[in-house]
Formats: sequence, C-alpha cells, structure tokens
Amino acid sequence: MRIASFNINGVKARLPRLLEWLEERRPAIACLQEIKSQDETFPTKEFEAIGYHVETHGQKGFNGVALLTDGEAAENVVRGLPGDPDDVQSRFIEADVKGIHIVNLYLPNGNPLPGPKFDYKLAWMERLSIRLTELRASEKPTVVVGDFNVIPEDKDVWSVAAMKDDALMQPQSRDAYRTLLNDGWTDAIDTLNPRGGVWTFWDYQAGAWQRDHGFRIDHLLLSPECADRLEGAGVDKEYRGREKASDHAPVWVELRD
DNA sequence: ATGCCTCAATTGTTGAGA
Repeated sequence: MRIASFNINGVKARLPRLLEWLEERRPAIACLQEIKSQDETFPTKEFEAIGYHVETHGQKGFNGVALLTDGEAAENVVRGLPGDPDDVQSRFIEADVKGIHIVNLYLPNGNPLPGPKFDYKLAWMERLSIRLTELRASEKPTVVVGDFNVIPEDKDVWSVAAMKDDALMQPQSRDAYRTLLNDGWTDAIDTLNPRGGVWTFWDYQAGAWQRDHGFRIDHLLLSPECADRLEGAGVDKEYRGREKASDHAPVWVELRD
C-alpha cells in the first residue's frame, strides 16, 4: 500500500498537475498540504471523478490540508491539532483508513526568527509531540506525514551555510523533531537513505531547481507496527520539473500488505 | 542585499511561503 504526501502550494493552481500525479502514481492515501482553499470551494468533484474520496481542513487564502483516499472513505476524521483553542490555522487532519491511522500535517515555517512566528512553530511542535505520544501509546498502526518544515540534519540540505539562519534548521527545530522521533517513529526516507542528499523542496527563486539547491522537509514517519512493513520510500522528483509545478515534490512510502 | 518566484485575495498591491 502506497501512502504519499505532497505540499501542492495551491490546489486550484495545481489541479491538472495533481490529477495527473494521482492517476500516474495512484497512492492509496494522498495527503495534501497548502491547499490554500476553503472547504466549500475545494475541487472535490474532480478528485471523486477519478475515484478518490476527499476530506479537507481548509481556510481562506493559505495553509490547509486534505486527505484523498482511493476507493473508500476515511473514518473518524478529526480536524485540528489539540492543545490551543486560540489556534485558527488549518494545519492538521487525522483519520482511520485502510487499517491505518493517518496523520497529515503542515507544520509552521517559523521564519523570521526570533519572533512570534518562530515561537508559534516551537509551541506547535510541543503540541504535536503530545498528540504523537498518545498515538504511539495506542499501538495502532500509524503513519504521520506532511510538510514538517524541519531539515533534520546537515546531510539533508544542499548548503548548510546558505540556510544556517533559517527556522527550518535551527537547533530548537531540530531538537523538537528529534524528540518526536525518539518516541519510536521511523523516518522512512532517512532510514532508506542514511547518507542523506535527498531533497523534497526546491525554491522557485534563484534557479534553485536547475542548480539542485534543495532540502528535505517533507517526512513520512512510521509507528513500529508500520515500520515492520516498510518496503520502500522515495521522492517523485520528476514532478518538480514539470510545467506549473509546486515547489515541493511528492514523497511516498510503500508498506507491505 | 532579505530580493530573486509563485499563489491567493483582488484588479494594484500585499502577505505568505522557505
């Protein structure tokens, strides 16, 4: 079973590219981030027409996540990360589908720093840690995917010097990500590519794609129940080079049935 | 140097992204 995550940078701007990717790669579960759409205006019918059920958690203008499931609807859908009733940003959705508990998240970027955006990022990661610990304790097969906006280690970025002041690779961001993993999650792409050099994002600016100036911030975390089934994981890099591409490429993990 | 590009909300320009 293939589970994929794709920061699409606007569902309406990306719709032809997105339908093309779904039909070519046919993930059983596709988790989208940065849909930049409200729930009411999400192009649900277009996805249903090619056999996907749709659950969204959107808002006006930016952010927003969606869960697309091939052939069957997700159950027990919960929207929003617990822990802060004042947080109005749509960045988190979880559900049960195909015997898996799936978590789809869009973690705050955190730039510029220091400042309220970086504080929000770190607070969000603390809330996430609490929720993921609960899910680990449940011992249900769980997969946590999304745009984490964290470059885990120096091997995950084309230039440490160029990015050293960025929120994505501050020690606090990395420590918080490491804390999450230490609870027993397996970073699927890292496990299969221990030497690094795998990118999931290339900036639109300064010819980053052409120069392969990228980094790895989209992650797929497996609970032990799922890590035992890990068959493969990777990046659908070619989609970053197509017309009207997102600045992220899709990432995927294949689990044995 | 804090832009270089892209998207959304709007229709000229700003905020956000990473």
